[in-house]
Amino acid sequence: MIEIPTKYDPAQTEDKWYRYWDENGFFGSKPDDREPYCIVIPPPNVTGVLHMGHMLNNTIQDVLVRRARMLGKNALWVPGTDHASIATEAKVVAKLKEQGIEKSSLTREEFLMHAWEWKEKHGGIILQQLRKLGASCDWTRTRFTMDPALYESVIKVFVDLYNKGLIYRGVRMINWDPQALTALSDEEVIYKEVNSKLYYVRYRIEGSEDEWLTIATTRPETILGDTAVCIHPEDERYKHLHGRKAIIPLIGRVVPIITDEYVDREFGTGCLKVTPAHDINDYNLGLKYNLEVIDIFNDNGTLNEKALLFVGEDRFVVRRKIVERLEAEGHIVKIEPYKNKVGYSERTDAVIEPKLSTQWFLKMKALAEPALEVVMNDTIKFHPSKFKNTYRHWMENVKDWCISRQLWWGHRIPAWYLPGNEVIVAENLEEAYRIAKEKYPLYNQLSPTDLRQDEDVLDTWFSSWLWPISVFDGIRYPDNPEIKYYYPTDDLVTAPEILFFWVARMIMAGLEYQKDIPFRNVYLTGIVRDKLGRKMSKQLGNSPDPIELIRKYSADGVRTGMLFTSPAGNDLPFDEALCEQGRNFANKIWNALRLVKGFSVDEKLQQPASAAAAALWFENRLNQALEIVNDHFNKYRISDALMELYRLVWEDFCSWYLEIIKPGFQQAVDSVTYKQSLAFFDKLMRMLHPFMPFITEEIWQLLVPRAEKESIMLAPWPDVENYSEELLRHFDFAREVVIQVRNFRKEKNISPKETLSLQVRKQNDHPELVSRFEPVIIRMAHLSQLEYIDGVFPAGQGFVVKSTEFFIPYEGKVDTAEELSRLETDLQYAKGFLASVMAKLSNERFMQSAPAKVIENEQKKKADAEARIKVLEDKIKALKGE
RNA sequence: GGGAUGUUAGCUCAGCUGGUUUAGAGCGCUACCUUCACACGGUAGAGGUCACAGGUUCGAAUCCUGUACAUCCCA
Repeated sequence: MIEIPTKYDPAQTEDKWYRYWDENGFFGSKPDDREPYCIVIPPPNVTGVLHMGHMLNNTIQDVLVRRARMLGKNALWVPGTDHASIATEAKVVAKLKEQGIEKSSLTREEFLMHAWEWKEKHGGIILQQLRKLGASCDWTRTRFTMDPALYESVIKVFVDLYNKGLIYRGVRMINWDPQALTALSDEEVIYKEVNSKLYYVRYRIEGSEDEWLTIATTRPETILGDTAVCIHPEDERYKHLHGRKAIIPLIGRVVPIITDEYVDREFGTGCLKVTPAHDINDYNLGLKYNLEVIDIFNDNGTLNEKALLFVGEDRFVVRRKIVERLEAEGHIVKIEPYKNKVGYSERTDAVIEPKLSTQWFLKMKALAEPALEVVMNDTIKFHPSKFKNTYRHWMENVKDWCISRQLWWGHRIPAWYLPGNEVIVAENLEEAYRIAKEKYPLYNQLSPTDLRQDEDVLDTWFSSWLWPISVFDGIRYPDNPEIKYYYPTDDLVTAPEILFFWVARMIMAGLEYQKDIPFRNVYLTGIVRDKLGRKMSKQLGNSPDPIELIRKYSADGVRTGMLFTSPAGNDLPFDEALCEQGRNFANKIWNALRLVKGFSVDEKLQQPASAAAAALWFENRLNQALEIVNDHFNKYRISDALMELYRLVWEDFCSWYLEIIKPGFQQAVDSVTYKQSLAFFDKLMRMLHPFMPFITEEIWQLLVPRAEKESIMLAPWPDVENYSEELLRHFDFAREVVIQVRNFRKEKNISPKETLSLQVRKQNDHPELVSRFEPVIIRMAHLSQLEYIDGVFPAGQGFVVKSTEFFIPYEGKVDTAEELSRLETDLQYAKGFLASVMAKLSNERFMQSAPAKVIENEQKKKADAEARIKVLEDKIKALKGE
């Protein structure tokens, strides 16, 4: 017997074991003969701090990787961060501004120096925080998307795709973020419904004094860029306008009135103002009708000289001012409140401006086809599979990917321009220069300094789509031993929000560059929400600080709390009460340990029959639970696996097994029971370890003396041994009997200390149901004796389990009415049940078409019900004195 | 507007290819209990016509159709 502290101290314990694991290199993995198991972390922003989404996501990854390790696989979890070009650049710009430095005053090189300095100082905090959570990452392999090897990989891939003709440069309508001053991909734009206004503005028809047409718009400031008005060709209201021209208010520009079926006659007035430079649909009309394109905005969202009016003023200021001016000049017909969807930048929350611009694009169609195929045929499995539909929908409608960003922080596009603006794409300047000389012999005087590199960088996703390959340097060295061993990785755990941003593109890159899928399973977590169902976000301030939570409830507590109610793909309505539940669970386990390790063992004692029976039962129950848990894991039902273990430990082990075997006050336990209990404890801790790594290690180390460098982390996951369902059913029967006796005590207000005598009516049925766990019943119901009686029981003070009648001889008031009412209720239920069974059995078509097994089962149900009904009826008769 | 998914106890969810007792779990709730591992606890209990309406079937929470509502994705 050793002294176990009365209180478990998670903070100290968790730090202690994390250091122990880390220092002993238990997280590390190198290729060997074993089967590999690999997860690459979805790289968080290098600027990021741990939030609840990360907690959920990384807890799941750790559970999976720890179990794989215990299953004997060579398990590797690769950590790292991405450079998050927009977010990081924004942070660095803000930081410099605080110091009074404008980005525009710096050269690219100077700015990047500041950025790297910032990254080294503040970057990667999140990786430190993950250690607090218990993450068993191989930290020696920490990668960053801008590490030299990964940087070079991105450049190589760009050049390769360009040479394959998949990357091109083109003028397109792109999503412009006027605050970050960069283009965004479609996926980085968030559409929100906003309350805005629909302005009805009238334009005079050219060549008339008082003939007008009225358009409706939510963006009156773009009137200054209008180059046409469009009506539906079959709209009777406007047939007279065909072939005429309209005059733009305020600036007097004369524009054609065109007709196109694109116009929705129901919307507004049926007249559409056309601004090809500032709306994607208008742009398409512009292409079709060869309209002039007038771009009236500067990059920062102010108006330029092409607008003619309000030059230099912000678009939203102009919106207000132009309405005033239009009003004053009699052009406003009416203004209606209107709800519409407006695009916002995911990063800066600025209103997106559709803008024509020259950008780099990646053709997606050819890459998407095989990537769709491997998901649809389950080569890559999605958990839950409902996301296959969403995936297919996107992949079948995929659009080219805008991969350039007008930023400095990131992978600079490896394209060089010659004096005549010819483009050369190459891995470096020397190579570009060589190609230039070869391809354009006209430039015979060309020197390397004449080549001007593209100023832009690549979208961050253009580096993270290579992540499962580039962390093993598989782009540069496609056959290196590491990539051959670990690739394809096994499980990817991420959020559905980035299914297209990232998951789809990794699959494309994997198939293109490794000719193989990047992972076999994709586990999609839900979104962590607050109690009101809102997404947790910094802006709302509704997200608890994960580190604070860990301090309060322990890492084990928070981990289990996150998993208690988070089936794959379901949002998690987070509540601190969940972490509290996790903490309570840890407390329960700790106290169970204190009980067992607190036993004094007497070698001379025989094992009591009740303890032997309990051990036999628990052994069976544990194996059943283990089988269920394994099944849940195989189906990626992590939450269910945890819940099964939670009940196994709390209900079966603590409330039943330990209560049965625990010796009386100040008595010793026999050595067989003691050893069995330690063995059960050991198995339970191993099964729980992936979920609660810290407390399970602490307990495992306390159970028996361990050698140095031993750890539960490296202990094997238990094997399922045979168990008997029949035996488990027999125990359930005994448990029911005990519960009935306890219930009786409660009703009669009998102290648990007072022993009772219990009689079983022998001829009812199955006396072996009682006899098998008889010692358990005697002990747990606190009986003085258990007798098997022939004949009819006296009225009252009994209960019926299945169809076995029990009687408790007890001096005291018998509440006949109460007893009767309960029996009547039971009888009614049993009769109703029998009726439903009989409905089937008396149905000829059922008897003909149902499988034999089903009929057999129904007959058994009938027999059971009839037996029970008979017993209940007899009892009722006796009670009524009939 | 198009598409996807869902609607089961107060809350969060299981219930896989229709038949394992006329539906299960955890939390919460109610009553009693400071008993010797644990009040971060124990014991017992209450609580659901499986959104609604049709249909298929011997049999539907489970399959089909429609309706309502909710969420998400796309435009």
